[in-house]
Amino acid sequence: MSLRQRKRVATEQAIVDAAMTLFARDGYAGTTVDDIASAAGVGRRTLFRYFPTKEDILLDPRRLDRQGMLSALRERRAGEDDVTRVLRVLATMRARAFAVFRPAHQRVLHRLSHGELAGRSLILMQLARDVIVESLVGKRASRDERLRARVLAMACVVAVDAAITAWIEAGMSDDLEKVITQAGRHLREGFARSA
Amino acid sequence: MSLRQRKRVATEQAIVDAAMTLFARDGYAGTTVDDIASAAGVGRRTLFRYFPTKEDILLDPRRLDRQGMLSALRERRAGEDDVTRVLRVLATMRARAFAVFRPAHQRVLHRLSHGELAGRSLILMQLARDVIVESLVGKRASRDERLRARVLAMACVVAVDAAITAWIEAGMSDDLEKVITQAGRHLREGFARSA
DNA sequence: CGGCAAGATGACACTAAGTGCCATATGGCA
DNA sequence: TGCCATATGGCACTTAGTGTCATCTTGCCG
Repeated sequence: MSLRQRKRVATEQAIVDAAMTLFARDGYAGTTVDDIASAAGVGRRTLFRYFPTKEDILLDPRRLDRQGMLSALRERRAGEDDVTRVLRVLATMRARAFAVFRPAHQRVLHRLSHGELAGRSLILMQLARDVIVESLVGKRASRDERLRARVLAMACVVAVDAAITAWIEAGMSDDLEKVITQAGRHLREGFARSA
Repeated sequence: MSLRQRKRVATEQAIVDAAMTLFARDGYAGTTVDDIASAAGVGRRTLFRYFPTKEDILLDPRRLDRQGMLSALRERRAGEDDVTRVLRVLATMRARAFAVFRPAHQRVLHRLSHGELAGRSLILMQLARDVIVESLVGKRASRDERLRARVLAMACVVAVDAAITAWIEAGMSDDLEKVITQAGRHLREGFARSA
């Protein structure tokens, strides 16, 4: 890795850390981009070259690893149906996205993701949905196949999100994987009634 | 209705119409709030008293009729299970929300809702979800009941949205109700596998 | 009818996010 | 070393959104 690249990574991390620290102390709206820039030791203009918007510092769509997700979706495990596989991939994806932040900032991340940045975080879910749809039906598919894939994919995405929310509200002490499995079970049992 | 109230309604409608006309011609980002205000014949400051943000002109959370939704959710029909009932209520709710706009603007509304205003429109879906959750489990419920209700409610909401998207992409010529029913079927059959 | 109080309006100034432009600085490489 | 590509930061600009205040309109009551 060249010096330039290392510097880029360091600067990016400095911005993220500075932002999260300030968000934790003063809230999202209470922190200006100028505050973040000077705390991170860069110019305001430079910050906007790293992150096109203030929201992106927390929730950057570029952090969604499309290729990684697709290949994870490709590996099928024994006795694992579509829904379980999708839930598993989503779980690891969310865990990885979480890991970008220091543990001290993860609560802040979640609080803001479901507060002032809810819109942005829902857009990220849509991106995840699109990757799943692509993996399920490919690019060429009938309208009805597309509809089916979209519905199922998005249902899984929101189920995982609901599970994570429930897990955090319960103090992050339970086993997250269990909660996600439980959400999947609700999906199946709730819709199984009159299939 | 007093003169004041009538004026308020007329002004609000003038703003919405002016905005949609401009959005249709110049796009959302290409239209400034000042443009809208002068096209509607009001001051910029007044516009912001009617709509707290530019986004609200298109997608106003106040247009979600919580009480109406709750009472519609309360009326159970013969042979109708939970999922069908929720889908039915969502369908009429979305139709009503659509009807706020002149037919000429409805395509614009949908295009923007799934483009630049996707975040906002997803937040409105969350609001609908919350109403459904409240109707399903009431205010007091165990964590797991809440999780179940959230998962099912949001799955229905996104299913309806996917159905509407599919319907519009197909040229709005099909029967929307049929497409929504079809999305519901996908939900049931997709998750029925290994319940 | 006259006049007052509440509410609506618009002007002005201000903050903050985001962008274009340009001069300068710095790393990569011959 | 010296050159080129890229990174940086400063500056000015646009636009969304807010606080404040003077002015105007509506509703109402004597």
